[in-house]
Amino acid sequence: MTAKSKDREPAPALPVARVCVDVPLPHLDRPFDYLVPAADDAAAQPGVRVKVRFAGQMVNGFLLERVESSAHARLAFLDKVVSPERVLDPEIARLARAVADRYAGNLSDVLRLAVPPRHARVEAQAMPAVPTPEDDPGSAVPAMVSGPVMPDGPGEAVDSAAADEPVSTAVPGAGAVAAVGADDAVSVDVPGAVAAVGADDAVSVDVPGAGVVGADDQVSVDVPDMDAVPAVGAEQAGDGQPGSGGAHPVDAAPVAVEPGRAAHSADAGAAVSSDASGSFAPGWADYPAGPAFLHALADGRPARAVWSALPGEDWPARIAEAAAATVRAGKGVVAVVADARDLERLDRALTKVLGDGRHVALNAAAGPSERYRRFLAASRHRVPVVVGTRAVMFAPVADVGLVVIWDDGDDLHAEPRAPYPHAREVLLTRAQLAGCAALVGGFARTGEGQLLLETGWAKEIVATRGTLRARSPAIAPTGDDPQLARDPGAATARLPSLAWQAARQALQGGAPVLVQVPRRGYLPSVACAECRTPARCPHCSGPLGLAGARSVPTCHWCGRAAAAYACPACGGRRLRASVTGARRTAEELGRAFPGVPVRTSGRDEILDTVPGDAALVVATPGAEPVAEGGYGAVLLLDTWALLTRADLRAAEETMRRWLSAAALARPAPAGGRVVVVADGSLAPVQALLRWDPGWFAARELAERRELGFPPAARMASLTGKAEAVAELLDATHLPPGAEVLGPVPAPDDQERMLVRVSRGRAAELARALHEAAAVRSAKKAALPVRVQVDPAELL
DNA sequence: ATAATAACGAGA
DNA sequence: CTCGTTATTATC
Repeated sequence: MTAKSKDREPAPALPVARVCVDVPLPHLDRPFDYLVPAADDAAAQPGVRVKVRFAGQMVNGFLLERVESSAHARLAFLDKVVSPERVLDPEIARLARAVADRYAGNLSDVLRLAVPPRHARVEAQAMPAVPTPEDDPGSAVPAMVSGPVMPDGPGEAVDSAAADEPVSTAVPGAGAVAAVGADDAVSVDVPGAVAAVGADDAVSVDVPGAGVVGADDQVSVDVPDMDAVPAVGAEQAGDGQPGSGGAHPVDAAPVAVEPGRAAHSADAGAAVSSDASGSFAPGWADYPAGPAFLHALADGRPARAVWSALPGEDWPARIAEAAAATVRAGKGVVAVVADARDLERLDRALTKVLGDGRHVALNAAAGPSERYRRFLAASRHRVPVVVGTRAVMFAPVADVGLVVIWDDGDDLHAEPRAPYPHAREVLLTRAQLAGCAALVGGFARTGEGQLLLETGWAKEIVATRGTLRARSPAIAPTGDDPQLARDPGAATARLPSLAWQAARQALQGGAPVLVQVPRRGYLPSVACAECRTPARCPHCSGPLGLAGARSVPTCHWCGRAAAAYACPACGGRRLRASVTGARRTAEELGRAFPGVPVRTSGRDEILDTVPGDAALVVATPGAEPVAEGGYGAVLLLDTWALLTRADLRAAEETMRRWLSAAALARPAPAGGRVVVVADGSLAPVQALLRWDPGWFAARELAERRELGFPPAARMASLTGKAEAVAELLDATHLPPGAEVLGPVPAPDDQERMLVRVSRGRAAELARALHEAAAVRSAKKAALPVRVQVDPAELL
């Protein structure tokens, strides 16, 4: 078996394999060449896992491509092909490289995120092990293929080989979106001839607007967040990046979301087809640009949209319809949601719209074998639609036609493992590279979403004011109202009277009431138990907080203890927590509304749905159950705890949580009300009252532009021991105009520095940081420094 | 981790 | 100048 190198013969054709080895060192972040033993010629296809001897030890790796020769003189043989399963799709290999570049990370790190660990038994069970000609990405046209599409279901699905036979003729590559189909040109007739990973130049030629996707051009690959595109009235187009300006898809690609009609000229009778798409997805007709978008998807055109969902919107159904339209065009879909609950809803909606076996849902909850099984179902092109939590952003599908992210403001979309990519950015990069459609949806809109609109990369899908009026609940603010203490019912439940009335009315009408309270321990501050005046520090007027149940109140700002606190308003000496956990709120509310069932949904126990009967539902943000028929009232409590957080995104996050909760209320005509306990003059409150996430996002983005914060600028954070961070910064060729901020103390005796550049310099910065990290890791003394581009936590 | 290679220094 | 030993550096 283990024949000596000398005894082995290299494969006759394309004897060199370029391999990405699984080592996390930045200076080794490039392909290494190995000889393919003749015996492994058939199995050693691009995308397979291999084992190689690297620096004296055996390491895993991915075979990226087969080539004729190597610049390197003496090559070692591949030790073995782990499995002929081609788990790394060429499209994903390109995407992973782009993501690594964007985030100053290693390809191997990204591949660890992109390809789940192998599970040999699953691989063997589910399929013939040897790749057949049908596996050629060029001829696998799964979406429209009739015949059995085998779900690798929970049971021991044994697939017949017949399931793989393509029934229809090869369509991909037709039309503008030829990025993936470009592989056809080098089809697998010649074993090993698939040069897809290196084939960038060939691809970029035919694809309108994809000229920007040149392989080694770092800057252009980073386009999806439009570093090279001028924001409206702001930064100028990519400094010194010839070719990226005019060739940008914004100019070239048909973004078919013109309100009320399909924008593409190829679209004869746009009005008619609009109606047609409206009829297969009537829900989208509530948005003027909706039918055109769906129509574009059904035509396989790369429309890109930022969608502000209407309150009460059945968003899983809308996404399912968009997916179905894309499948109708013979293309694949990748959709990412934040958590398991959202995934379950989307999963159900897709089953309803597409039927069984046309999609897989993937999340971390499934064990490794189930996860790999479903990954294989996608990878083997058994299903055209893959949905899941953030890991599926890298899921392979045949000829991807649409990527979707729902609620992109949710922090769960940020990957916590190096190089910390964000699902939205990954998916947009993917849409860019593949030339496919993209849908960024949510009740709220992020600064990033707004930027996509302002740069023209995507078009807006929003309802008219009229539709909004008909669908929105009645929303009113109420300050911390002085009447409070005099309202006997409210006082016990610390509800302002307006909130109390709204709840009572809804309950009397037999409708459920949602009460949103911040998570426990969020910012436990205290107030006077008598008059509710917030307890403030006698020295600096900062907010007092209670660390433990029976501890001394301590100032959040100056840290001084206030043992002998007396309320300046009423002289009271007793304090109480002014931010209470969901459970305690539930108990208090139960007392205020005797006889009404109270249910809680939070961290430990999350409810998916509640029946449409009178009940109080107390939930923490993100855990709000959907009520059958909608809530009669939604109360947003203790809002200052959200609004006063020091986080850069505090206001945006607050807005997102409010909109998500308020969206679960009935429309005003059906009696739905929302009461937000906050000052009506605050911008997020204003935006909520008018249900105008777009206005708020524009305002937020303008502010960040002014302050030089992301996404208006690009930031990177460097965390580690002071000397290590300094060393890294020293080795970095910072782009012109880069600002270095800090240091800020970080946990474990470390510190953190921030580097800021304009968006036009973002790619340059990432490259510089990666190179500097490579220099450091090459002379291995290096204490670790964590490099994060777009860090989730800023300030 | 380890193998190739550069650098170095002692002795002919 | 050569050989043997040790530091360095690249890792196919």
